[in-house]
Amino acid sequence: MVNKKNHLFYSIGDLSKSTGTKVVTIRYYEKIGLLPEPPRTEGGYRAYTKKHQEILFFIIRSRALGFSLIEIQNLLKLSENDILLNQDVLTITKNHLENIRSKISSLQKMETSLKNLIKECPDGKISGCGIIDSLNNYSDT
Amino acid sequence: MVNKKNHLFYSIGDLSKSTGTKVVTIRYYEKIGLLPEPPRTEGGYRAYTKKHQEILFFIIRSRALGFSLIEIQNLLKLSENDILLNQDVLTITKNHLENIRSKISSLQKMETSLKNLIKECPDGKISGCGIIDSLNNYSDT
DNA sequence: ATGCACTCTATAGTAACTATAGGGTCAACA
DNA sequence: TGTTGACCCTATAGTTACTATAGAGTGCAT
Ligand SMILES: [Zn+2]
Ligand SMILES: [Zn+2]
Ligand SMILES: [Zn+2]
Ligand SMILES: [Zn+2]
Repeated sequence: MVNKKNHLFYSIGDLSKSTGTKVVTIRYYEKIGLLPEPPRTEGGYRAYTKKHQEILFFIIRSRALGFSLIEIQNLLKLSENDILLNQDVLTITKNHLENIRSKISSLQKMETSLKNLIKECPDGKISGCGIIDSLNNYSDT
Repeated sequence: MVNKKNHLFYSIGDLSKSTGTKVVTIRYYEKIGLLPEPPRTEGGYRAYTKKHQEILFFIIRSRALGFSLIEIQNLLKLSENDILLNQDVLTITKNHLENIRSKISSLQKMETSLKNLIKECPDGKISGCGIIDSLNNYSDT
């Protein structure tokens, strides 16, 4: 994609392919203000630059670490005024790590309970199901 | 709460208090067909029975194990025709356990990455932040 | 000139709730 | 008997991070 000034641009489809992000998702990121609005071609098509691609990669890497879109927005802002705000990046990251850890711990409790539940429902059992009994809190297993 | 036939009923507020479920959530469960519609008083108030309370407890226990509302709906159906469908309860539970396990494993990967990232951003660091650098994929740390 | 891939906007749906507005009900108390 | 206050009602919109769809326009190649 090339515009009238002979500069190189990416169409939304190009950006989608080069980053592995769906076209609709890219538009969604723009809509919520995460990805800056690109210039448009005469026909109204989005014309992205290398900078947009970099921001999108930043978003993708952050998502892979489980950051929410709001957290990512803050990280992006902080990454622009890089001095003085360093500490806030650390705070966001530490808080986020704590969230992840508490999710892990609650999922691990579920895992343990489910494992025990499954033991009480061996294959081929015909009458009263131990799983259902447990969910009903009938303690006659 | 007592109705005209002198039977004991629970108001939605009673049910809420006795189960720890918010009033709006109880109405929501009814709306999506998870909790059966209760009879109403003359004034149009919901009048719940012991049976409703039991179903709500079933839902609460299932939620604590991470089951989705759709899974719970299936478990509730299966718990009614208890014969022959036992196997399906087991399948639902096993599949659910696998989901939980894959969530745990992806969260653990995030945890590890975040821990490493935090190491590269010691408190008080002034210039370029290691976390932001990593998200930008600048491998000059 | 016509086809085809691509793009555009706007709207609604997903999961499991929560929040709000604008109103009715009911028991008790003066 | 009137009124207060706690409770209840419905309907609608908001939350998160997308995905899906409809209906229409763009741009390149044959
Ligand atoms: Zn977070
Ligand atoms: Zn069983
Ligand atoms: Zn599940
Ligand atoms: Zn840092």
